[in-house]
Amino acid sequence: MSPEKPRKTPSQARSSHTVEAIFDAAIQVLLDGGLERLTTTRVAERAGVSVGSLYQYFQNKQSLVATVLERHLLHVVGAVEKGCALAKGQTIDVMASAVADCFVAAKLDQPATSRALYAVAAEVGGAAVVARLTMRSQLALCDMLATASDARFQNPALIAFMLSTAAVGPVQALLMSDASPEMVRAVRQHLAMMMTSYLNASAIPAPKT
Amino acid sequence: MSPEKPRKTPSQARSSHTVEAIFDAAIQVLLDGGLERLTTTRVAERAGVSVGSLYQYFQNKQSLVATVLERHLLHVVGAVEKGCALAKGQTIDVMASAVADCFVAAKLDQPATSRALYAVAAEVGGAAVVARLTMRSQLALCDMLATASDARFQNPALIAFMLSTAAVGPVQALLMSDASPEMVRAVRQHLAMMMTSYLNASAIPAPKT
DNA sequence: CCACTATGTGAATAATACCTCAGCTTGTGA
DNA sequence: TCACAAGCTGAGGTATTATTCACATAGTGG
Repeated sequence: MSPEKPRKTPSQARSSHTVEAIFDAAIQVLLDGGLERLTTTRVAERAGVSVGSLYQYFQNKQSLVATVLERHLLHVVGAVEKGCALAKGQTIDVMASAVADCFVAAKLDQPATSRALYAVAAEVGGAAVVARLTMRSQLALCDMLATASDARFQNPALIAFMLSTAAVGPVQALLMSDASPEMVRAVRQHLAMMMTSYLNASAIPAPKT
Repeated sequence: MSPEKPRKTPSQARSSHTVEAIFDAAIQVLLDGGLERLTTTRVAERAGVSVGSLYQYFQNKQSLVATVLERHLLHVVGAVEKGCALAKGQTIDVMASAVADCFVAAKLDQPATSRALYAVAAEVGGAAVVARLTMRSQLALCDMLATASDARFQNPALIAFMLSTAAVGPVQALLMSDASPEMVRAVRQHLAMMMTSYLNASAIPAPKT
């Protein structure tokens, strides 16, 4: 389910601050209790506003949660799209590294948010949001792959699917295990290696050398 | 949190049937409402037993859910361990295919269960179970890698981490999108390809040719 | 057939949730 | 300054929930 239109769009500075506080509070509440312990009252309390205020900007609890999730995923997808755009026309080795780097960077950029929203993405309402934005990532990847200077692909859509889905597992595991910076670096490097070798293995030899 | 010891261990055939029915019902309830709509009453109703019976075998709702999750993950980990054992001493190409195949097979073997438990794995209680069993998979992978006939690895633990975590994304995406059999075959093949090329890329040249 | 245990039942309880609404406070434009 | 709009409040209505317990039924060993 897509996040329904907000009940009311803030027009004064005060209310913008309120919704921002609600977003932050939702993340915090998710972090220490998971989705099961997230209640509208708790979020409002943590945000320092009343429940009524919360319901002025979100139709219901699900809408709030879906909106928070969408916000974060837009951040990640944006990073991927940007990275893809920059790597257009480059070699597949460059592309692989670019994708791995910008994905890891975008996720680890807001580690708390990423961790908190993991459970939300799995819920009924969240799955649709994830599906929609994942598709956008794959389109960007597909576009990029088509411009590779040293290879063509028989089934770019499938390759884009593999790249985007294979990246989430390692990164999620990193987030959950509270990994050391060295571990993060190592995984980032190996993810790039994995994508590079995969692209090379699945490329049709070469149109131009 | 690990699934606490059952409040009472069934000793008669009748009660074994009851707990089995409860497990199945929990999956069904999860499938059409997600974790948020899973209530003990609903599970009991669907299982055709009373709530009291449910609480005779599970300390509480969390314990029930964690147990269901653990059951499924044990199935998957078992398949991975079996596949790893069989591929010991083989080439890394064989190993990569074996891992990809047995993982995909184990997950798609019980697609409904896999889909249903996705949300559970993300919850606070589930994460610990996932972490524990994921570790077991990685140990099995590590063991197997050490016996490769045509390669050595500098950091087998990291490689095992990458293999096991990178596999979950594509498979999860398949499950969620209700994919066609052709898509399943294609992903299975590409996952094998990805792992093969990754292993080759990260292997130390070769001890014996 | 009998005592005893295992198993099953479901109404009752106490806690907690989502969400609304009537009224209050703050900002704004003339 | 004043009237109106925007924003905020939080107690409470209505609905669910997890869990218990006093009692009923089914199996079992003797």
